Amino acid sequence: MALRTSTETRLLDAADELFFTGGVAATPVDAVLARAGVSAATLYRGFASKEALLAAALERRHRAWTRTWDDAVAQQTTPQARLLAVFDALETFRDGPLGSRWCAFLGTAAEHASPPPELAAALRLETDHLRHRLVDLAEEVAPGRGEQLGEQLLLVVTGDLAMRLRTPGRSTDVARAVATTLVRAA
Amino acid sequence: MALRTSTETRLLDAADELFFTGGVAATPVDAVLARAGVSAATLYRGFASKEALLAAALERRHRAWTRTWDDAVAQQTTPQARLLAVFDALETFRDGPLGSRWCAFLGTAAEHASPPPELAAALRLETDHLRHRLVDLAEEVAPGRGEQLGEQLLLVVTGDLAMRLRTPGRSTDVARAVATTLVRAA
DNA sequence: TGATAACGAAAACGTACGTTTCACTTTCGT
DNA sequence: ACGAAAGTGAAACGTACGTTTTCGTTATCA
Repeated sequence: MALRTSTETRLLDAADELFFTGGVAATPVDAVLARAGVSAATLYRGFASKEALLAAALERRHRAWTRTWDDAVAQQTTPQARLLAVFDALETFRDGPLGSRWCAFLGTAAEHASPPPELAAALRLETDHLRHRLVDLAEEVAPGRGEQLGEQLLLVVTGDLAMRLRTPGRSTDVARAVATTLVRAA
Repeated sequence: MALRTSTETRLLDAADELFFTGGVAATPVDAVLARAGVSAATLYRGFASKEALLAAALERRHRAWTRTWDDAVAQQTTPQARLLAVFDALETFRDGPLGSRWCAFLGTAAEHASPPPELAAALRLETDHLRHRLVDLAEEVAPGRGEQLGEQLLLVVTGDLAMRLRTPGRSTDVARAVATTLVRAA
């Protein structure tokens, strides 16, 4: 009744890559199966549906992103550098094994006008996590203005992600410059 | 071989509303037909395919947005106000008859990993138009730095649009504040 | 090694969707 | 008023997709 860790990993790898570069609706389950080298029977023994597989891929992504971000923050010493480390993490994550076309969570939100509760929860979790951590880091930079500065940086980060739809392959330089100006002004 | 203007309008209205709030792939052609009060035979006499209907809806949207933006700019007198008028236009457009969930062009880009040429052209046109106009307006504010400031504002505008996926129903206040800081720093 | 659980291959099912066709009716210009 | 153009309604087609089922095969571990 359970999946072997290797097959589960292969399934999540395939789902992640295909869903978040080609779009969920545009990716047939068969494509995921072919890429994972797994039979349909096995997939549906481990996951209730395509949507459940998507939710699992999102959760794994959330954990991986959190780790990447934590590491990037930990490498910095000053409050400013720790705040701006989001952009380091953004690039590291983009070039890593889970680097997708833009943002898996925004992409999922874009595909579902009113997402099923399982997905809605994952999306809310990701946004809240992003916002909460940015506000905390911003509070260290500009005490009393953390809320405001953090919300601004959330917009910048989101903007950088969405800009990948306009000009693929871009760097985070513009976002970094904007963030630096905002930090300096606060 | 041609469509009456009233039926074409009804089709484009329905397509616009349903495609850009529910997603293109998630919206069956039948839903568009039902909303428009038009038969399938009529739709396919006027448009080659669902995708062609989407392209037509995007083109009409581009024209409407351009008009809205032009009007908002024309209402301002100082270079700074004319540059920041994008956000007035963003709100006006959002509350207007073509106000969608976030951005029709980004949404279409998100749904197609490698869009058919007809769509790719529309998306490139929209981005280029946005960038080019922002750079021009920014050049009036900060001569010699228009390219840089315009690109930054493009990120802010895109971020504001994408943030609608995270927290629906938000205002442009944060984006406006970020933009103001950027203008002041330039 | 042998029992148990996981997996593969392939077929089948039901359904939803984009698109076409056909026979008939309405609208519009002259 | 009349003929052409445009629209309707419903049915049908082909296909693609998510999911289930069956059965024979392989891996895992006590």
